[in-house]
Amino acid sequence: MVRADQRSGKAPRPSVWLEDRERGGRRGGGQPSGLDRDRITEATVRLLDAEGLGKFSMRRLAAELDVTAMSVYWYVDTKDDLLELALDRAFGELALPDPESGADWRDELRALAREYRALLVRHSWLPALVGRFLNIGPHALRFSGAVQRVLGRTGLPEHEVTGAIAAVFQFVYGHGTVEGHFRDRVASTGLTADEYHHRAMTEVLRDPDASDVIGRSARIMEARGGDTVEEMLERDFTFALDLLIAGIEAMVARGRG
Amino acid sequence: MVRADQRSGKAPRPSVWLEDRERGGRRGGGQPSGLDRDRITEATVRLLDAEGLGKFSMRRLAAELDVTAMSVYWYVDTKDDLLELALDRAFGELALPDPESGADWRDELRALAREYRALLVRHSWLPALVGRFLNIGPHALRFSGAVQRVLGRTGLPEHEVTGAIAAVFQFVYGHGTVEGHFRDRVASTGLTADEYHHRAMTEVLRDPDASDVIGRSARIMEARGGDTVEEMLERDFTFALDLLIAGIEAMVARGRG
DNA sequence: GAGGGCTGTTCTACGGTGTACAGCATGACC
DNA sequence: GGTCATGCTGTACACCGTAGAACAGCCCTC
Repeated sequence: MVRADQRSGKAPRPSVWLEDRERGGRRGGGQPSGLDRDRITEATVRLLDAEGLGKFSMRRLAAELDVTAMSVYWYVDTKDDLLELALDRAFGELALPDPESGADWRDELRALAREYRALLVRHSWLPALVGRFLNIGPHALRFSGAVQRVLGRTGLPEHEVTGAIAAVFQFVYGHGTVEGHFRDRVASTGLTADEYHHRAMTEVLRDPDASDVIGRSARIMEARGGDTVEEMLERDFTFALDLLIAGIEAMVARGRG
Repeated sequence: MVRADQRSGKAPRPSVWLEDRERGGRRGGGQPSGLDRDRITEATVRLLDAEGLGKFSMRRLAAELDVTAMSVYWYVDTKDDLLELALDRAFGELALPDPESGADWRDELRALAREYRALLVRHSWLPALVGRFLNIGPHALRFSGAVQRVLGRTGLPEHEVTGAIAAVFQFVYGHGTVEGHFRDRVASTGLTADEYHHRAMTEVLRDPDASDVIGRSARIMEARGGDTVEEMLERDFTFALDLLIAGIEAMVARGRG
């Protein structure tokens, strides 16, 4: 494995993904610890899930692996690189549709969107990393490929497919981001989602400028007839997905018309 | 102003927005420095724009204000509170439509979406904060109000409006996030956007798993006939917005049908 | 005009962070 | 058996957010 300190000068640091991944078998080493990239990345994801991005540190990770802080740096150049690995590992959890299935693109799109949303909510540190890194690891690329294949079957001309992808998955990203964030907050207070939501509402209400916004929200909540917050999130997501699919269909029809 | 240390015990820390904002005039002080929340927040935004969220620190900010690090803490309880203030200040830059205008909702929606996108790209530290905080400052609420009013004129039943808002503005958020991130990266390398894009592509290409994804992308790029990256971003955004509007119209029609 | 109290500032210090660098044990090779 | 790369440890540096105490200056009351 090519180490950072062995690389020439200040040349642009290659992406984590381009490093020599061959290990060539163990040929030395002091106190063996059974470390490797996979174990490290796995522990990273586990810690991120348990304690969040804010509390994650190299020292904390090293403790988890029963190792000195600097040991990890043998396998990973920087903390950011490690986070990039963790990011891609999470994308590896996504269930992708069979490329040959030939099912209706609507169903597969819905499934992919739900998978992605669930992933973002499950790993609520993920949105921050998606925003921070380029996200071009192998699993992320496989995901992109699957998305492209599904959207490619809509009937949209190819040059419009990327726009449609953006519309759908940037929406899912945004939704998953705030939903995950909301759930974290809820969990950290020990309240139920509804209690928390109620409190946040009444807090905001004290701002006189906010009254119309909240009045509207309150009306909407009422019109929904006592939905829980969970149900509200779910319905909004479903509705938005339907809206997006309807939008794609409309654009396809427009192209034909 | 009620200070943190004057508050009772460990009671849940109230949001920044609920603090007493009255100053009651200057009634003492050692070496006066002319500090106040507004000057602090302004400097924060300026520093964030110039050096990014990662390099922003209380010490750096204090230096900018010609003051000790701890001075700032008289006006702000924590760094997070300060970031929340900066976040809302940025939302204050958004130009909102006249509530009485009665223009076509499509035009106003497009305008709002473009405003928001530009804001996210202009302040590329913003997406991270949007994801991190609840974003219920006065400016953010005014923005929400404007969005609600515009979407309220689509003809969608009220309980569907929130879903539509989510679809549109979570998309804009996602798009703005990656676009801002992309532009930052480009700026930090000193390359043009196209050069950078080309490099990233060829780098990814070295991953054999990626070939189909990239092949597809390359085909799409070619089909667009030599667009610059800038044009591509612009077209995708415009197309997605049209798609979303078409989707809303379709859902309205579906409701009537 | 003297004194007390509040306000805004500074100084110091603590426990954390990412990571550079040097050293050292170990096993594989010639 | 010597050499050498490998994998790990220990130490150290510069920086971070912020708690706490000290203190300077102004206002208010007497």
